[in-house]
Amino acid sequence: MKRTDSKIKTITQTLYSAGFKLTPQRQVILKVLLENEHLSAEEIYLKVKIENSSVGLATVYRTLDLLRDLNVLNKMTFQDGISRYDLNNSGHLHQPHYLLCQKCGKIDEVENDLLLEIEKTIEELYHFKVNDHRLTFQGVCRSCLEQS
Amino acid sequence: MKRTDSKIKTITQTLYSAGFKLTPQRQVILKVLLENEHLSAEEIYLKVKIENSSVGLATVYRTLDLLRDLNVLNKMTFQDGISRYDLNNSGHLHQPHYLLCQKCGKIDEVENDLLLEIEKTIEELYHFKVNDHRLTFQGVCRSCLEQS
DNA sequence: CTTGGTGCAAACGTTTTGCAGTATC
DNA sequence: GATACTGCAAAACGTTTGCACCAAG
Repeated sequence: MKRTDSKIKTITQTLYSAGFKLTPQRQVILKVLLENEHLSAEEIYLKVKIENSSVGLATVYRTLDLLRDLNVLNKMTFQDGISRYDLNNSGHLHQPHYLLCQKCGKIDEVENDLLLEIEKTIEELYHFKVNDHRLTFQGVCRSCLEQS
Repeated sequence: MKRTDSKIKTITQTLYSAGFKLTPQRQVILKVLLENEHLSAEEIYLKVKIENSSVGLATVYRTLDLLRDLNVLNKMTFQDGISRYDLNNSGHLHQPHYLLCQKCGKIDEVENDLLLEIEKTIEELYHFKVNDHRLTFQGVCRSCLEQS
């Protein structure tokens, strides 16, 4: 069994156990999400249309919302105001960090858990209970550096 | 001379040296920005209207854009997709980090430069030239913790 | 009188919602 | 046949833009 299949199965179970169905539309959307990272809703919609041209944009949004409610999906909004989506826990042990290239716009992910230390400091110093964090670096990526 | 006055003066000089004017509208917007942190455009607009009811929302946006071009203002977009604005370098030695309370929505700032270490790691490991970073913690703030 | 600046309203791009119709158990 | 679920179109939201008018050197 392929890794993708087992993920689909897990998500299907999550859906059904919450009283929802795995419709053909949701299947295609999940497929696109499994094959890609940090796509925007529009980008997901376009890729979905290639496989099933009758799917509406509203369905994409509703499915993304649903998956987010089920904690299957992560929604992120970067500085451009456009939200991007990723399936949760795609093999990450820790919350990934992001590298946004200011030249080409590419978004890379990085794993690094040095933040745990900082989190502890924050909790002690400010009495703020940390549930989650997000760290983004802006700069210039490797390939853009090499081109200049 | 009040601190606020000297800041206004600096910004005015920046404006004029770039060929722009300090109009009454821009003055009021700057006043609001000086007295508040991380407001949205709409919030700035409402506060501006209290002092000068004829200012338009478009002017607020245009002024914010202008100030950003002049590197006087910082624009940030959090997960809700709404941009928030802050005057730069309001006494911060280092880039501040944010504490977003998931209960009351309050945004607090925190200073901490432990990230420099992580930045160095990123640059070495991924050959990514870091220009800037943003770190946000989501959780529950002190007053919300005490209320429960 | 030329230039930058303004208010207003219309347009924009992303996201949400209302609704009538469809699919599934 | 009740209950999700869907596509479509319209609306909503924050933001930007076009335009005619205004203000200041």
